[in-house]
Amino acid sequence: MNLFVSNLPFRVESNDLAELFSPYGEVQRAHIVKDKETGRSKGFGFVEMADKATGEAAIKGLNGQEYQGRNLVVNEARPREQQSRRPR
DNA sequence: GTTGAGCGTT
Repeated sequence: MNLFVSNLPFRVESNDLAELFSPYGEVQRAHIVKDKETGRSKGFGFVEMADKATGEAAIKGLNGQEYQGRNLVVNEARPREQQSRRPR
């Protein structure tokens, strides 16, 4: 399950997200979006959980919770335009 | 030595 994490402190990294979401479920991928010019953290990222249950658990567990002095915002990420095509 | 609404690349 793709999770959109926002309102993150600029000091947070992808591994920090993994550490945060790990206890709530298996973190398949943690990715922080950084500036392409300076390389600084944009303050938001994405966390891919193993299942929908773990994703919801992480949302309920981390969304609205304070981390590094900032309130975390965790929601389901929107599907990208060029994501793998899924059969119907 | 900076800042603060948002949806991303292997």
